[in-house]
Amino acid sequence: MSAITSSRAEALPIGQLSNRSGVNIETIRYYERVKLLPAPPRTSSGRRVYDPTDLRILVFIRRSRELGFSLDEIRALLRLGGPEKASCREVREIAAHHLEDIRSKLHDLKKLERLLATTVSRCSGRTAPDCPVLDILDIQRCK
Amino acid sequence: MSAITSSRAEALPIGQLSNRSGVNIETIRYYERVKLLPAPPRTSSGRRVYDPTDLRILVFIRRSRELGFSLDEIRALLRLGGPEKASCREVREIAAHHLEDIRSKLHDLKKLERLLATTVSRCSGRTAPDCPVLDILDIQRCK
DNA sequence: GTGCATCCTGTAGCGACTACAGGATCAAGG
DNA sequence: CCTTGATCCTGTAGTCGCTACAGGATGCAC
Repeated sequence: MSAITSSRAEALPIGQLSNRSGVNIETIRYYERVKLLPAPPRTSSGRRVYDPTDLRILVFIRRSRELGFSLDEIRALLRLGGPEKASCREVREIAAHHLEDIRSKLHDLKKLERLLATTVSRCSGRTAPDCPVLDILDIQRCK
Repeated sequence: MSAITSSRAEALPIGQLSNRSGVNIETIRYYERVKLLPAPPRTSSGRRVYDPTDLRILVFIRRSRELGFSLDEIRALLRLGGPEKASCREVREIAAHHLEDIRSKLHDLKKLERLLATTVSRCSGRTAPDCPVLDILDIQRCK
């Protein structure tokens, strides 16, 4: 709290950064290793020192991951949102492409859900003469 | 085609097994390593020799994978479908549990799809004052 | 000064493959 | 008989996105 050591009032050690961002410490170091996060300055003893900008970036990364973006996509988004003030169009392209991926996964999962749901429901679990689950997988009868 | 060497008319080398099952050769060897597939007998020179039962098992595995079962789940299903003639109930339990996983993934993906879709649609991609995609991720404006 | 929390590096593990390298064997044609 | 090319073998390492150690060095409070 000393007003004298004012030069960097908002410095964060990695544990603080982890708490506030909701990203695991090991994961933060991993992000640094794979160059998703810039390597921060260090104290004389070698500890990482972060600032609020790092926190914002990390939260951005976390949210992007929750939305299912890959680290590569996030790297691209970070570049686009960065100082080179790239075009909104490119951001939109990445997001739209990702949306298509999601939709196709959604489609597959739905088909799968229907198939499994009807099959499981046909399976009484008791004394059925044959098991519909193994049946759709075509291997052999239960019991 | 000789009727004399009749003892094993339906023997398959790994390449044939791969072709007919639609499972990559390397993956077949991997399945053997992780004990999903029994280790087959070998020729005198060490080449694997499969039979039609292996083909059926492999097709079963492939279909199960397409339905999103993990290798562990498949291992369990194979045990249940095996010679110990286990209960249909257990099969149903595995499948039902897997169905719940699918449904929760489905739910998450749907939410995500809605969020991304509306966001992307709000992004003209041209001269928008700020980019809604980066906006929901809350980092900074485009352009 | 003593303990405990926090931090460091480096390595290995997960799941489910895939991709080599570097060599052996097979079957067919000349 | 010999060569060619396809197929096969083992073993290791890479992929993605972390996570989990081991084994040690600091920092800070009492």
